[in-house]
This record gives sequence, structure tokens and C-alpha cells, in this order.
Amino acid sequence: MADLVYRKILADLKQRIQNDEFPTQKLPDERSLMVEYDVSRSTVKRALNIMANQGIIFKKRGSGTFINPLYQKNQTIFQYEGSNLGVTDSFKSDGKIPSIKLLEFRVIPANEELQTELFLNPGDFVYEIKRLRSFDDQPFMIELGYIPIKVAPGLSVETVEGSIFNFLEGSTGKTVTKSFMTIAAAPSTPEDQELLNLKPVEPVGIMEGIFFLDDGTPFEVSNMRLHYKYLNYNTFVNLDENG
Amino acid sequence: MADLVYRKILADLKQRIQNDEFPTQKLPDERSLMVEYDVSRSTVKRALNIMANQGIIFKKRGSGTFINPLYQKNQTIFQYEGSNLGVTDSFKSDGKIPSIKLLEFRVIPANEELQTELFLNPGDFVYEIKRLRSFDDQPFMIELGYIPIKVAPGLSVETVEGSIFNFLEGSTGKTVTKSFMTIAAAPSTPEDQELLNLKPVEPVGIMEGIFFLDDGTPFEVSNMRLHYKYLNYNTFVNLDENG
DNA sequence: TTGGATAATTGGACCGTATCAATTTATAAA
DNA sequence: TTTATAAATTGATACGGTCCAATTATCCAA
Repeated sequence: MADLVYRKILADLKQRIQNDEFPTQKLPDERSLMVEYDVSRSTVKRALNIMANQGIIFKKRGSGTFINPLYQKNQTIFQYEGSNLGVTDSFKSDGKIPSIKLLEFRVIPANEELQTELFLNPGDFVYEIKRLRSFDDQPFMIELGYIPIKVAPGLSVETVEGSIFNFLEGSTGKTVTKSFMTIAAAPSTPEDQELLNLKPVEPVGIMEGIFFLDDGTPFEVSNMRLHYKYLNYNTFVNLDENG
Repeated sequence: MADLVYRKILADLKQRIQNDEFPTQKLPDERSLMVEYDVSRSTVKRALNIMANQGIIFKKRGSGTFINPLYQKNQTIFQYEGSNLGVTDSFKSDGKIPSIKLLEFRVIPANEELQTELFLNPGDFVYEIKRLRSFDDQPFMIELGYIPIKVAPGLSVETVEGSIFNFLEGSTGKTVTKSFMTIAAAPSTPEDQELLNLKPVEPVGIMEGIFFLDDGTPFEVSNMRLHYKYLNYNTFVNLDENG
């Protein structure tokens, strides 16, 4: 995986940026990099394009390639990168111990909305999994997930009390690297307040996600209600939509 | 701009997907598309890669390229694409009339945080712009923005009562297509409740963004407090980070 | 010294080729 | 029929080249 040429260049350039090896905030031009790394210009461009899409660098034709000062100076905001999709991993634990309490686990027929979102047929069944996640006994999220039985037939109570993504990867080798997310906010319901230990005026953050297998199969629909202090979503938006 | 080959293919394929011209959910293979459009395979791959990064298609080596069923069936959630960064444009108005009320407009020295985020030096000045945005007299967002005077020296009250991005583009030709966004939620303050017409239990969504010019210059730091019903952020997450 | 034309620099777009790797399909053997 | 093997399919990686467009640097003339 990591022995790809463009990935090595990518990793190396990121490292060199962090090491402040480009004090002028300007990277060498593409033709120099091509000689330096002894690769073709296409490969250089590939690595640079990925960094540009991640907001690490800006490219300006005729002028050069420049480092996003924020990436260097304030990489705390950029640490969204490299995060995992699974909640277990993506909410940085800061040494706190994550735990899962299973609130509900059953099989139900997929309603119309789930049929649309998970691309199921009428009569297909899904697992309904409701879980409460905590860090050090401080609950921070109510997770209501739906998974078609036909894509994960072997789900058990023990599995569901841990990371479903890890189970999936271990049992089938498939990984979940893509999702469609919707982020919103709402006043907390009495149930939210009880489970997440919230005051009535304190809201919840809502993250709804449809997670896909690598081949595009919708794998899970998840509705996550978060203690508002834990909703902190960072993203770099680039409307150029170039590759 | 739109006469680029890969963009034409991109637009055409999107259209054909919407027109349901691929009922098997499978696109022609890259070599066929290359013949069909009479372009090189590199150009085909470029267009397909962009669509894959947008979540429109999934590619599977050895198997083919497949349409994300959600893109076709439920394109409402995908309508984030093609949106503009400027708030005036990006919040879909549904025929409602957007308006801006200027609450505050002054020049202040940049504090330490602003110096970091906008990459300024001690002593540099910024505009502080506080605005209330509405649709049909229904306020939905309090916007507190900071813009360095040296990147937009000509800001006037009239300008600031309209779209700053449009003014910028008109006066300098520079466009804003990149931003770093942080999304959160919080209980509403008394000021929020008054300006946004919220009940005490109703929260606000918070979007903080650093907007960049095309050359990477940080242009604006904006703190947006939204009526919670208007916070609805959609995004496709792809951890493959390929170009 | 300055202004404008000219050249050099630098990233963008596109083409075309070769080889590899994952998957599916076809074929042959048990 | 089932199973193992080989072939065809299909996207991924990487190389190389040509021409163009935006920007910056250079240089000459007024």
C-alpha cells in the first residue's frame, strides 16, 4: 500500500513541510521535484494535487506552489486528516477509555426510507442497533444504526458491543472508507437529556451517515445524537473540484 | 472554463446518469469511454476520479465503474455540489428573498487568534463586520466576520450590506473557492434568541470558516451562528484520498 | 528612470504507452 | 456437477511527451 511512488512523495513532502524545510512557504517547482525524486512529472502532479485538495498547499500557475500557512502553524485544526470513519476511532479519546452500552438489538423489516437509503427491496430485513457510547463513564453519543442482514449476516450481541467496522474488516476483509454525512443540530429530547446527561437548554448535534463498502454497497445508516460539546466537525472545502 | 475536455465529459456523464441511461448501474469501461468521447484514457480517468471523489460513482478494479444509487434516487442529499462558498448563494433560497442587516462595521487591531488564522503581523488591522441575514424577514444567521484591511482596502458600508465575495470578484477578479470549516452546536445566548427569534431551549449551529483566496491568502475569518433549523451540512467523506 | 515589449518560469491540459493487479469469465479437469 | 486453472476484462500506477496560459523577470528604448 505505502510503497506506491506518489504516496511516498506525498508522505515525504508532508514531512518536509512539517520540518519547516521550505521557509519561504514555497515548494520547488514541479520540474525540479521530478528530478529530485527521479519520477515523471505526472507523478509529481498527482502527489501535489492530493495535497492541494486537502488544503495543505495552494498552486498558482506561473507563480509556483505554496504551503497553506495554517497547515504548518496550526496543524491542530488540520488533524481531521487521517482520521477513521468508525466512531470508535474518529473521536479522539485523549487517553480516555471508550465504552459501549447496548441499548437495543433486534431485526426488523426495512421501512421505505431505509429501503431507499440502503438500496433494499420491500421485505428485506435490517438489524436495528441502538448504542450508547461513553468516554470514562461520560456518555457522549446515542447511536441508532441500521444494517441489512444480507450484508452482515453474522452480527451477534458480542460483535455489536464492539466496533462493527472492525468486525466487518476482520471477517470479510472489506473496509468502510466512504460515507455520506449530514450534520445538523436540534434541542435535546427528554431521552437525550437522560442518556447524555444534558440540561434541558443544552442541545444535541446530529450526524446522519450512510456508510458504504468499497464496492459501493450501502452498508449502514446511522443516526448519531451527540452531546453538543462533542460535535466538532472539521473539513476543508474546495470548490475547484479538480483531480 | 467549461470548454475543457474533462469537464465536458464530467458534465455529460452526470447528465446521462440523471437521465438513467445506465439502467444496470454500471458505466461503460474506461477504454470504451475513451473511444466514445474520442479522448485519451487519462482524460477519461480524470473525469471519473472527480466523480468518484464526489461520491457519484464507485470504481472497482477488475469489475467496473458503478453509479452510487443514492446519487440517482435521492439526489436531494447530493445537491450540496456546485454550491457556492458565499452564504448568499449557498443557502438555497427556495424563492425566498435574502436580505442583510448590518449590525456593526468597524476597524480594529487583529488579536492574537486573528493574527494566527489570517496570518497577520502584530499591529495589522482588520474590519469587524457583524451582519444579520434573513430570508423573507425570517432571520436565520448572525455572521461575525473579520477581513484584513490590506487584502480588501476598499470595503464600504454599501459593499458590506451585500455580498463581499461578489464585490471582491468584481473589483479584483479574485474568487474565493476554498475554506476551512469547523461545525459545532451550542445553546443559544440571549442575543441569539433575540436576533434569531429562538426559544431558550432552541440551540444554534455554529459554522466557523477561514476563507482563502485562490493564491492561498487567508481572506476572511467568519463565525456564523445559525438558527438550528438552517444548519444542514452535507458532505461526502472519502478516506481513500486519491486524486 | 520608467514603461512596455520580450523572454523565462511555472503550473494546466491532454495525449499516448507500457505494465501491473484485482476480478470475472471461460475452460478444462476431476 | 463441481472444482481448479487459464484467459479475458477492467481499473491502477507510472512513464514520457507536446502545447498552452498565467505569472514573473529581463531588457531595451524613450
